[in-house]
Amino acid sequence: MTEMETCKSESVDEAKVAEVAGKMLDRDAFYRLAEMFKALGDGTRIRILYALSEEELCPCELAFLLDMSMSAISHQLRTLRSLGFVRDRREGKNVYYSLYDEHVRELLKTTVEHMNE
Amino acid sequence: MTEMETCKSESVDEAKVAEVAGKMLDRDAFYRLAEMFKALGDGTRIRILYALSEEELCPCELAFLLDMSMSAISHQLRTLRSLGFVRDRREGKNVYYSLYDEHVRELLKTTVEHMNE
DNA sequence: AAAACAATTGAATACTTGCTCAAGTGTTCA
DNA sequence: TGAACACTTGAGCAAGTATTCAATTGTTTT
Repeated sequence: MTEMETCKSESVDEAKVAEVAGKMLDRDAFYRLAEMFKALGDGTRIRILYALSEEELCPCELAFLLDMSMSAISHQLRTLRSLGFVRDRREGKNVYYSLYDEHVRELLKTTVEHMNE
Repeated sequence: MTEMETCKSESVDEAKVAEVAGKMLDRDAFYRLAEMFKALGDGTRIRILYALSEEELCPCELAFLLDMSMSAISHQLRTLRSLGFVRDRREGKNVYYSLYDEHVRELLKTTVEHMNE
């Protein structure tokens, strides 16, 4: 794709675009931001997070609650942990998961409110 | 998948899980919530929204700004419009896009803040 | 009317991803 | 030690998706 052909047309207000360009975040910041939203953009993961915002739970309890296989739950918990959304703590045979901090709880709460306006 | 086999184990605290179950939203609410986040969980879409939160822009300007083909931009704008994130307005040959309301702007702002803590 | 520009659309493709299945690890308890 | 339970992991598959390409629509201008 050459820039002149597809990305630059006559009616581009260059000054305006330049000003917006100056306010954009760097690519890496957008990447991380998208990763964060991507984690919340799945029905299973968001139900897991919502459940964990109420109570600390282990994979087998989440599997029971959401009527899914423990393997599926475990895969998603791995994703959520690697993104820093949840933490885990072993207690005997069980591993208990909880939200890593209050940010996720707030984000969920805020968005639910926006949804119901 | 039978419930007894995979979803219910000995160490499930049924009372605790029942209480959490009572606080869960209905499936449809979670579905819509995930859809909303999914829209933000893509690098291109989030950069479009971020740019539009600064200034009203047409597809060719967005293509120039993000160094992408106008077709790709247009496809994503279609997605964003169908989800109610942006509105469009035709002015001669150009179609100008802007954020539909302040909610997206707030959501973006809030999340960027959370990210930089 | 025709040419030029802006934008949209549909089909095809390459890529991503959520789940299942089967095999594995870690812990407890008889 | 070995059986049982809780959990994790890797491979593989089916479904979804972001982009490209080619064709088309809508608008302006000559």
